[in-house]
Amino acid sequence: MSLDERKKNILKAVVDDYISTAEPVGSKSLVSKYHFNVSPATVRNEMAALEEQGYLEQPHTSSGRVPSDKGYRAYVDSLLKVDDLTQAECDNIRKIMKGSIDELSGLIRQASIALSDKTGYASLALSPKLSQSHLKQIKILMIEPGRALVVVVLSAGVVKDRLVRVPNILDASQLVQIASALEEGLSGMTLDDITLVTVATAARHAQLPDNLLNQVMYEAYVSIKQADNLELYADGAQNLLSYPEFQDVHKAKDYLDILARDGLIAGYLSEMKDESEAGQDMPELDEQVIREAQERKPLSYVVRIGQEIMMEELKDCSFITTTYKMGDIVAGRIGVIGPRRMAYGKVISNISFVKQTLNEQIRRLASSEDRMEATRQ
Amino acid sequence: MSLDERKKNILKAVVDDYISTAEPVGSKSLVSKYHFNVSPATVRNEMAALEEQGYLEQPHTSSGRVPSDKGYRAYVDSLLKVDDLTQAECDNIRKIMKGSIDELSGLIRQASIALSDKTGYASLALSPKLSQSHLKQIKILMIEPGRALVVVVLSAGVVKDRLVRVPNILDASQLVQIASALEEGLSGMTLDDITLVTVATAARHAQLPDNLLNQVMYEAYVSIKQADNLELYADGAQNLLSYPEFQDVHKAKDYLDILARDGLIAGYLSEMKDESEAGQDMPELDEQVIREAQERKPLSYVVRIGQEIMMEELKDCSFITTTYKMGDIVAGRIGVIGPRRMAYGKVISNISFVKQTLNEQIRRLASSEDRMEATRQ
DNA sequence: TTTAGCACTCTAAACCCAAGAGTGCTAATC
DNA sequence: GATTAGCACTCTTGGGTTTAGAGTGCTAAA
Repeated sequence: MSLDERKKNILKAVVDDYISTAEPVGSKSLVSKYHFNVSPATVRNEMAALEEQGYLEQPHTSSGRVPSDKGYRAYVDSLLKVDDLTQAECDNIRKIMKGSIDELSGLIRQASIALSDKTGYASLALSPKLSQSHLKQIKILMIEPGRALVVVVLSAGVVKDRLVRVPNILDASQLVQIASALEEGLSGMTLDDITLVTVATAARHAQLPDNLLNQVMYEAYVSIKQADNLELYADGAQNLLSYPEFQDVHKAKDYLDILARDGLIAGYLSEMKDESEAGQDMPELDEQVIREAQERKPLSYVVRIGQEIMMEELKDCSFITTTYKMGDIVAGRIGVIGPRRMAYGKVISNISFVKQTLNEQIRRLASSEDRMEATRQ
Repeated sequence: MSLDERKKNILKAVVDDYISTAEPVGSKSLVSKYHFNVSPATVRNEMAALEEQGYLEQPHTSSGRVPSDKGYRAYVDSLLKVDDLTQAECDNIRKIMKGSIDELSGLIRQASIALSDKTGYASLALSPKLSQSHLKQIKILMIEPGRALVVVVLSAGVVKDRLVRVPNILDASQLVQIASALEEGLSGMTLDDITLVTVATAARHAQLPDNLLNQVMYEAYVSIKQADNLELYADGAQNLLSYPEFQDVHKAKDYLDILARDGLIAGYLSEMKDESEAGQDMPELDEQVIREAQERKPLSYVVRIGQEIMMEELKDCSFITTTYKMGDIVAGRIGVIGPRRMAYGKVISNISFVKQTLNEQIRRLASSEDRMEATRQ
């Protein structure tokens, strides 16, 4: 089950052609467009063999061939040559992403916009997972009697806040007292490790009657936990309606409906294994293809093709994602979703550059933070 | 150019029928479905007259009739009977909107979701316009050297905040000093009245060297101004793809593209005149129709039909919006956008109830606030 | 192993046709 | 004078047929 050089060339040509035309590709047009030095009949035989091995499919008996999931997989893993972006393209992306320089969610938002803009497909971006960040500060600011603002500062330099109700009789200084007790007892812990019990224990040092403490303590707990809520940014979902695979409105609607379910997509993204998986899960690929894939520099992105996405409504789509970092830990994911016959090379080079730019910006955002951390250790 | 009783009945029947079937309606099917006591021929004559007067249109010479913008307009203004929601429907909406009780943007978000859910169309909701609210408090919280959180509290009980950079050498107490100077100088002013000059004047009382002050002062100014940023929430845009008028994918894409332009839509919504306009702008409507419209209880919603929306891409849509209040002032808008042949009655009753529920929730949210205001005056 | 040749398949577009729903008009009727 | 039955006419829609064209698989020769 191995692919010789000619089969590879043919497979690549078929995928390239189908990506650009969306029409099943036949042997004759293939030789004329890509000037192979063989006759259509030979190509025909090779294509029949590729179909036999599962790389190509025939929509109906007497039509040209179309790549299968497996065909795209081989294309992406070993046939595709990813070019770097031109200087102009890089500058353009940097320009789009230059906007809100002071806020993390703004950066992520812009990364998503840049991706959908530059690729012409749909983009997704997930806010960072903060469950492993540790709490650095917690402040409670009196807004008016009965209402307060809980501000949670995390190690990654992220600040979250939330408006809460507190007992009317508490005054500002009591709130400050509670906040310092909580900060004292909780700072340094990761969000995951903070529980209602640890919060309660910390709060007890505030030396206030339980009945006053309880409500504030609970609200603080919720505020802390809520700091880890995942947010999903999506842009350009409607872009895919331009492509022939979505000419059927019902299909388009199913697809849009799925993408509108933020929670579902956020969950899917957040549960993806990280990039090391690329190249695995494909026992049927021949050894040479795998070896070649491994010889390249390690992939920094994950590609899911068609059925690999495991969602019926997206079976005609492909999905390319990568991660971004905060400090040294993988924080969140950005990605592009497009038709299965998407321009993989273009998307990969764009997503790689956006990832890189986003990482830089996050580093800069947290730079004062980093300096502090460095001096402390 | 007046409509007698029979013409009205026929017009209403045509609109009702077209709304439910999306098929041009003919004289014969009309008499059989709505048992008029006249023959199809008579109805035919009346329909010809209605077409003559511009209430109906014929897609092609030998087909049934379809309502024109003017036809829908007359239907909405004087023929439509809006029923209240059933108890169950009310309960259901309340349930959807019960979620985030502590935060304004959450309430608005949920109102939008409730609307698209209940109507099956697309919904829009605009965050409140706060330019007439006055500033009550401004706090600056030190996060770490060089970074601070500016918290702005407005009269309406709204709290906004923003992370900013400040000179590294400023310590927490200096920031507090600046904040109190600003609060002293600015509280009670409306957002609209606050300018860079007023902020600078206020800041000068902080008794700190100008070079330190300037950056903080500027960031505070931006934070205050930014509190008035309009946010748009939209849900269910893809719902419209279910309807036959959007079977053409290109049309669907144009429509989705427009809705994806948040800024455009937010601008459009925020510039709408308030509800008093309903019933105007229709010089061609006969006097009786107008008189009847005026006899009803004043409309609390605005309907824009087809071309009235003034956006080419939405010419096959209609738009129903209403406002919600914070305290006594009109604050923002919520609305539903659907096909021109939308179920106007159903949408109006739903939007009215959502408006009412939202107003109640906002009142409750600000209740502690209100109490304070009341005692002060 | 490659390829020319050929019969075969299948789609998509073009075309025609008939059915059906609806219209407008006229003349008869209430 | 308003209503309606009757009728000829229009236009869309759906089904069926036909044809051109692109592509295939197979065989036999190079």
